[in-house]
Amino acid sequence: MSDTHTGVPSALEYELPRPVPADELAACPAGEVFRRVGDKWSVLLVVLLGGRPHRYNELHRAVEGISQRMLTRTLRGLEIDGLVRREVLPTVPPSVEYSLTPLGRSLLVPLSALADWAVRHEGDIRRARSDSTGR
Amino acid sequence: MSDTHTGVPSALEYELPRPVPADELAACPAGEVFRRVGDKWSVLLVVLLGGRPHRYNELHRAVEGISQRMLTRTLRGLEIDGLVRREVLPTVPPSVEYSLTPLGRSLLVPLSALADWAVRHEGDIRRARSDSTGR
DNA sequence: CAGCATCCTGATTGATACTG
DNA sequence: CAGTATCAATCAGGATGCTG
Repeated sequence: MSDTHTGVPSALEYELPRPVPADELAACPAGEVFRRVGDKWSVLLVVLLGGRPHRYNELHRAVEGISQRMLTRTLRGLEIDGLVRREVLPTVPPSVEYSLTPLGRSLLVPLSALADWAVRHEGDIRRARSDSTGR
Repeated sequence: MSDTHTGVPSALEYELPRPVPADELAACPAGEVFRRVGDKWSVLLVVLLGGRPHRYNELHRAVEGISQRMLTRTLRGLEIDGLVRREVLPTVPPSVEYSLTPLGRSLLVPLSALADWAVRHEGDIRRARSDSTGR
């Protein structure tokens, strides 16, 4: 890790963990992720599974508001992306347990930071909104 | 409340900055934010404006791929949420400069963390995807 | 230059019904 | 219990054309 990065002047009032690869972001890599983060269900499920593994209907009940279709779809997507692991338990009534993969757990970190920001600045946003409401 | 799950905080794997308020998240506060983050344009514009203030067509050129409609819409949304500031400069050909508000700049931090994660784990996701390609 | 209005398309989502 | 299948509605988003 070289210390001296690009000659970016310290014109930033807030410090950025990284210069933020705007190009990269525009390209695609982060785009995919932000897509996932975009839909409420994915984030919610990751967070939920971050606490504990859940079974299908357990998730259905926990979220309550999501349709089976979306629950399945979202879980599939997360599974495909390697964020969630799906394990079928050999019980008489079939049970399926969903859990976070290490990759999924690692996502939980920046996700938490964002969620934290959201909670912390919820008031600011609402105020800003009502300030220009009804126009 | 401390870490209530698996007893031993296995910091060996991944540590969570916060237990992540699943309830809060499900409620709405964060939901709004994740909505914003969801659409690629918002994030991209925030990142772009995070580097420097830009004028309308400047953004249009920078992003290049966004339609005027979406550019305007997204900027409006960000402005309403108090993340972006719109300043009309009294020039002969009207110029409008968009910049990040302090709130917007603060969002840049967790956003960068997420973008960083995305870039870092891009390969993992791609691998996971091609591994279970639904061909 | 900056921005709005209109039309149109495809992806996303929800409700419902059915199955192993 | 854990899904899949289908239909209809919604909506993000793009293209185009027109103002101040």
